Amino acid sequence: MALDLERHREMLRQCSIAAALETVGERWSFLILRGAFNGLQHFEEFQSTLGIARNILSNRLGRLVENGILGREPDPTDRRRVAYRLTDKGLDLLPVLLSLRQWGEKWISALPSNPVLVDRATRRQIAPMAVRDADGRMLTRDELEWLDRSELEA
Amino acid sequence: MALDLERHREMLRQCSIAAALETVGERWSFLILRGAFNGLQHFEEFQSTLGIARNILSNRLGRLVENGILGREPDPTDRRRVAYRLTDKGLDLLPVLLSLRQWGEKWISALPSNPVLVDRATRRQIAPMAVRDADGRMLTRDELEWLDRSELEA
DNA sequence: TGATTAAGTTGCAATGTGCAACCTAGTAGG
DNA sequence: CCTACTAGGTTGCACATTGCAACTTAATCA
Repeated sequence: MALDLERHREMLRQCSIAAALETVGERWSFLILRGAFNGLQHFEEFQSTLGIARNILSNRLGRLVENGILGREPDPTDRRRVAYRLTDKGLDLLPVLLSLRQWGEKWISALPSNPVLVDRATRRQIAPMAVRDADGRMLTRDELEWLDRSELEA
Repeated sequence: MALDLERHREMLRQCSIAAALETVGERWSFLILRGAFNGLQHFEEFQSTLGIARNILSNRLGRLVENGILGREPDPTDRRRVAYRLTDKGLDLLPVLLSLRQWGEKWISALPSNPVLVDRATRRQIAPMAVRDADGRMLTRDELEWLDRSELEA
């Protein structure tokens, strides 16, 4: 039992993917974030647009706040209301969200989703998320290789 | 009940994030994929390196195969063995995996993870996953805007 | 032929999820 | 100022998912 927990924690320390999933990998968490990115802020908004059960929503919002991904700010003009807003840490999940969305669009739904993210200046859609080299050139899969960190160039 | 299911399906059709999560959002699925990207192929390899319960692993591998993310190929030289290998659809999840990993590295574990993905030619690490415009220029958050698809430029 | 290995399956206990009803503080209307 | 309503929860209970350990089955090895 203690062993099992220990093992789990050990993994979390080693693998940032496991660590990330620990905080945003639960069912509904990502969809809540998608909602937040699209402007949802209030409990009832999330509840009605996602159709999620109230107790689960309450639990997930609490965890996202605990983990510093959402901020929880009571509205000073109506003290019943609470605004949940993405923190910098939360906003930084945008590449994950976009990658996942583009993958889903390409391989599953085939229907382009809405709304769409554009460059404010040019009004043109952003590029697909892709692996690039340090100079920003797109890399194909056969140009990539896994390397042990110790063998990295200086 | 039928209503609820219908509503769910409706959402899946509309939102590619929900659709994507339906196939890769279950507990362990992403960690299995991480393993696959790092070269794991066999049941016992996944089981021992991830420490996942055998029945769950069996279930997840099955679902990933069903969804066309992993292929299941019996080894012709040892008919006990089965190789699970990423399909093109699976390999295309690399941006999602890398984004998530980089986010975890930046905001949670703070420890750089291993191994590292490099450009095979230059041996240099790939760039952080970022939102870019159509020409590959990185965009900051305040340069971005959500737009209804109907208002897109031609 | 007997031991070992790869890839599962099964039974059961613990945990997580979903629904509906309820609760509480604050606001709005008369 | 008293009643109704609203925002954001909590609670109780049924059902589904997860996790562990033991077992199975087919193939290979000694």
